[in-house]
Amino acid sequence: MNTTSNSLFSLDASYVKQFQEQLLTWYSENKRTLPWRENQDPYRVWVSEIMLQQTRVDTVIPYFERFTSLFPTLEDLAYADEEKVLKAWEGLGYYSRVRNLQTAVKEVCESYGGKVPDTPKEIAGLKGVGPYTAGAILSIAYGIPEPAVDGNVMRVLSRILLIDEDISKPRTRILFEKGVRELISHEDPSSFNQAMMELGALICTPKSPACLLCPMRELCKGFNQGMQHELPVKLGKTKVRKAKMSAGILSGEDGRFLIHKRPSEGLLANMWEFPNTEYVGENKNAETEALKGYLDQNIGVKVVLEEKAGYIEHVFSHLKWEINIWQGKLLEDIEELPKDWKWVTADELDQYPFPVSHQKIIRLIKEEIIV
DNA sequence: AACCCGGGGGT
DNA sequence: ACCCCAGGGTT
Repeated sequence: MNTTSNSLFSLDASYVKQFQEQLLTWYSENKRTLPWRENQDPYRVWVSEIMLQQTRVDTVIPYFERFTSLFPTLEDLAYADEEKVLKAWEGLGYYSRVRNLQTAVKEVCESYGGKVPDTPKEIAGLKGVGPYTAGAILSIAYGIPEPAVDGNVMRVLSRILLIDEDISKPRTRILFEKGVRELISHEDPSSFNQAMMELGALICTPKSPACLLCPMRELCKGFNQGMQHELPVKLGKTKVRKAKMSAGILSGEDGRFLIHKRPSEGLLANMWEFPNTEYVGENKNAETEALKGYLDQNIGVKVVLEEKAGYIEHVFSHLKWEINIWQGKLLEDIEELPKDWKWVTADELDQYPFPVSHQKIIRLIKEEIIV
């Protein structure tokens, strides 16, 4: 603990200069060609940063191409139909990201004349823009020397500076931001921040870092003390709750299927799904009775579940769905479906945003049932 | 501070 | 099976 030094990590000027030179030289020679690096359009930088939250570069690339082609400018996104926007995000996960993004670009249109703000306070005030994303946009799009500390940066810096604070604690990010403020290049903040992340992605990887290829090796306290494999320190648990679910592929007289739009808050908000409910209990009937009860309660109709159509498992970061899928029919006609319920044909299913778990059910319909 | 929020790929 | 990913919002 450096309580006497006014420099938190005892980083003298020559260390900082070497750090920047080694890092920026390596980056200029090794950076990947990525679609969001084609220019510095703040809107495109913003979209990329939101997509990249908790999501790998290789996954994001095709989504970014398609999304920016559908919504080329900030105004295009601001005035787009939310369902179209969700559809463009389908499969990426964390769907609140794009709902918040659309809220935020509307705010930029209304309050900032359509120009993405360039001050920390204004930009951090936008929905879905936290400390990382604020720093990323300010540095990458506007060249402002703000830290952008993500998981890569914490891993890289924890090794180079030999910091063994628990990176799962929120306050630890603040510590790393102070480190970046001491190290960041004021000549090229954009490249500096991107280089830290690029190094984390390509060299200083979580499991087996390629220290022998690393441009920072001689400056790396972790490597020099043989501690690179012990860092970063990350504590905390992840326990996954299991939920037993029953879902219905329910068809009407005309061969359409019944689907439901999820509530505007919570898990998979505003996404569509096949009617389903969680049940408890082991006996065989619990599975079907729960689904029948759910449908009776929500649309006031009795159904018959004729045949088990399959079983699907879907794992979230915090939850595992074990879904029994039943094929069935309504026992009576229904005058008018409640809001958020619809009859759609098999072809029309493609127009609605479904989470991957329910895309698996669509696959069952198209491959097996063939109505 | 603790919990919620998806999905995929690497090991 | 477990980890982690260019994190943020809510309570």
